[in-house]
Amino acid sequence: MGRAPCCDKANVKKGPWSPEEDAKLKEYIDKFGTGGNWIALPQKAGLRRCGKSCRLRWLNYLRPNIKHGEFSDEEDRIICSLYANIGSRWSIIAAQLPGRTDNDIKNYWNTKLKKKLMGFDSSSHKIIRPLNHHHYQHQIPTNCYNNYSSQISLLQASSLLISSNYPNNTTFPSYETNIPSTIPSSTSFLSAGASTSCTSGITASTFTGPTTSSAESCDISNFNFHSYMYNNNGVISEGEKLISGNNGSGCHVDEQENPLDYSSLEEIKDLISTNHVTCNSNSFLLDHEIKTEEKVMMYY
DNA sequence: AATCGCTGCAACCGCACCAGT
DNA sequence: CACTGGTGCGGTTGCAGCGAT
Repeated sequence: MGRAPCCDKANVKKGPWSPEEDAKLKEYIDKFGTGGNWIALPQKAGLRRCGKSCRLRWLNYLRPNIKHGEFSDEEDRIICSLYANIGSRWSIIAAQLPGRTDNDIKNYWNTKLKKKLMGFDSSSHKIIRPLNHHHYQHQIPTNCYNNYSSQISLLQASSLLISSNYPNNTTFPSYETNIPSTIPSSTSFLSAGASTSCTSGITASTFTGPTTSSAESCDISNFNFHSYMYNNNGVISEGEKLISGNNGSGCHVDEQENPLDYSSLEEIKDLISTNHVTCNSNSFLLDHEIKTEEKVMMYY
């Protein structure tokens, strides 16, 4: 027996909102607020809409101070850094970007930002059209696609983030220990993710779940590595660099000594895509969150 | 001008969580 | 403790618009 529907589907309008409906909803909420009950709201407001639909419309479109339009570089960096640290927890990410909604950020990530990160063909050294739009996703088993893309994105988001925050000669923390070495204290979000603390970095009032650091993500793939890019504008370029190491030690980045290693990136992609075929992404995330918690306990 | 394919965005769906009973 | 209803979230889909052919 399935769950009872939240509303009478037959008598509920679906699809795009008309200006009249928007006006009704806005007027009602302006006058009476949401009343803490979205299910009852549409009836009171005289709308033939599902409560969930009203809530979504309000939160994503009608709410005051909603910011539409282009994302700034700074917003890009915040999204990348948070994605690298906590994954696709859009509501948490949205909480860090005033005026942006989780849906907005999710769409932006899926349609634009991910392209910046994924649109890199390691074999040809050229930018290619990535498999990123929903219309293509049908061709790939969901599980496989999600694991592959999310992990690659995660790794490369880390790269983007690192490139934005660290000078070229920064020594990175070890993934084995997760203890940061020479991270400047001013690196806000990244240092939060690189830290072993589950409560640091992200504002406690907006983030209550455990974090998964970028280091953790790499560890997931049984592959210790750091990546670094020299282009500091948040754009993946031909100068992208991947530095890999397998001894868990800190890694010193040097432009002279670390030529672009495309094969390593390909290896990582392969490794990730094969490693997670049998691994549910949610369960592995949970597992690593637990491990993170454990590490925190050990560390303190 | 017509058609096709791609993109971006708004909205929907289903599930998990939580509080109340 | 189990059940139920409401809410929030992330993933997915539908579709209009646009550019290429």
